[in-house]
Amino acid sequence: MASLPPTGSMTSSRKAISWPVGKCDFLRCLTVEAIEDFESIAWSKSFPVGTMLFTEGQTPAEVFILVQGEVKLSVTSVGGKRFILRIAQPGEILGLASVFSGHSSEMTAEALHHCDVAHLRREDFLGFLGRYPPVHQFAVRELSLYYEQACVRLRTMGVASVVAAKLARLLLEWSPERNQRERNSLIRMALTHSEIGECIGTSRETVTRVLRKFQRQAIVEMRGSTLEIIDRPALEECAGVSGAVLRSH
Amino acid sequence: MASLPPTGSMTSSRKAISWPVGKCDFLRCLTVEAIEDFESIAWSKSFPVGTMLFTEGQTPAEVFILVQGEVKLSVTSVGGKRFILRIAQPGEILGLASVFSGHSSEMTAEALHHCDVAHLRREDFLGFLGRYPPVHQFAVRELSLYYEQACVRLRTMGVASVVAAKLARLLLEWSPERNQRERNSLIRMALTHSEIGECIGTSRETVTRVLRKFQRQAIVEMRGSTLEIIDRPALEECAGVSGAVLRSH
DNA sequence: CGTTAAGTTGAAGTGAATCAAGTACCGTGG
DNA sequence: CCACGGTACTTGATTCACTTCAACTTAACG
Repeated sequence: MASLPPTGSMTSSRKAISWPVGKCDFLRCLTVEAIEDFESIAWSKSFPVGTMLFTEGQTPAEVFILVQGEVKLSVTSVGGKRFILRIAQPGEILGLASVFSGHSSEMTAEALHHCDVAHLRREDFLGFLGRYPPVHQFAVRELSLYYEQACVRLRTMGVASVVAAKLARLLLEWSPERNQRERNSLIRMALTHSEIGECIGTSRETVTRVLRKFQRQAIVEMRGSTLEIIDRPALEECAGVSGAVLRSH
Repeated sequence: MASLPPTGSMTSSRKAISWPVGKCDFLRCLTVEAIEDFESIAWSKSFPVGTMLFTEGQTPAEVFILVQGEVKLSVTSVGGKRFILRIAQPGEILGLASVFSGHSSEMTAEALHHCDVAHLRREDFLGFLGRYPPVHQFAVRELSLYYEQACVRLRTMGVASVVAAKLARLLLEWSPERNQRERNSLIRMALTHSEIGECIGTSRETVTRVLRKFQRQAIVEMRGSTLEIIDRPALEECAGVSGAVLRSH
């Protein structure tokens, strides 16, 4: 794994950007030739925890490719109330919709951990996509996945009337794909209760109460910052709108 | 304006598909050459009110381009509860995300009025897009707009705690772009109160109550199936947003 | 080791769902 | 022409889930 440029955090460097390709699907889909081309137009950058990569309102003519770390994508209303749209994972392209639509992204991106990103200007990225059709195809596919995920979130927010159902859906969404068939699955909770509340539009206290209830019902178990799903069928029952489980205290 | 094929509703015809291009942005962006190509791979179809173009669960290997009429895109949960994602307008490409992602669309499309559509197989559409880069660009741009709209809807569902705010945002979203600067603007309500409720995840009765409240406060006026926004600033006040976000698209 | 942020729990108030009982408005057929 | 049935809309009463406020415990961190 190549090290990051020695310029330190919050600084840019044009040359020598050999990122750790590991978990980044975007970099993985590039040919050697494409990588070289990409490195000539992209900057490497590191952000410490809590940094805003971009905020809503500003018109970012840039694209960020998340190489390492997680980024919280959220929107804010005038009342200061925040809503978390998605937690971007390594490999995701931040500002992708803006690249294609030409609009400003109208969301805020905040580093959840220390993050390594590649960033480049919108026109450069579009030109790059034009030169490598497979990469363009990858980007379009990514966009369609973001859209589909947004629809799933919308379904959760719209169909689930009670908070327990929304939270259950969120946990199921977060539980790793590969563990779906197993009875238990671990979730690393990078978010605070307050932030979980902002994912499903509820208050900090209610998140606590519902999580406690799930724990008392032996549906989940919480140890430190990890949450284990003990009884997946019961959680799926909660996620549905049957209400039978929800009514029992 | 060319007439529709004489085969009648609910039937397909391969030849002579000269659609009314009028309100359909997709057809408008095609060159004469592209139109000819398109007509060789697409079918014309008409659907009466209430027809399901496709339902969730089934894997549609097809794409629909909405030429005329409106289509209700919704998802359903196990409890029979429905949530309306979007009302597709003429020019929209139904199943676009599935085309690019390869997944099944997981939503239901129902004709709100009598609809004219062009439909074609996924592979044929992808091939067509490959032959006409400007059209491909148009399609990708459309997808990014759908994504941005989904994010706006998510924001509405997430940050607005009270129903009045959600409904206010929905009405502002529906009010025509060209009337934004005018004080009043008319909205043709194609949906029942029950369906409006399904757009914002609330009950039929509550929609009635909130609309009545808006009317009593002289914010809106309802005459038959049209709704007029009398006091836009007040409605934006209810929405709890400057309105700048809703204007974007 | 003290300060701050995060989590927990109880009590009170409220907005909306639900249930119930209407009214208004169609298109249909007698 | 009006009775008819169906659907949409309206309104009130009750119940309940969640928010809010407040006090408190626990964990994190320099």
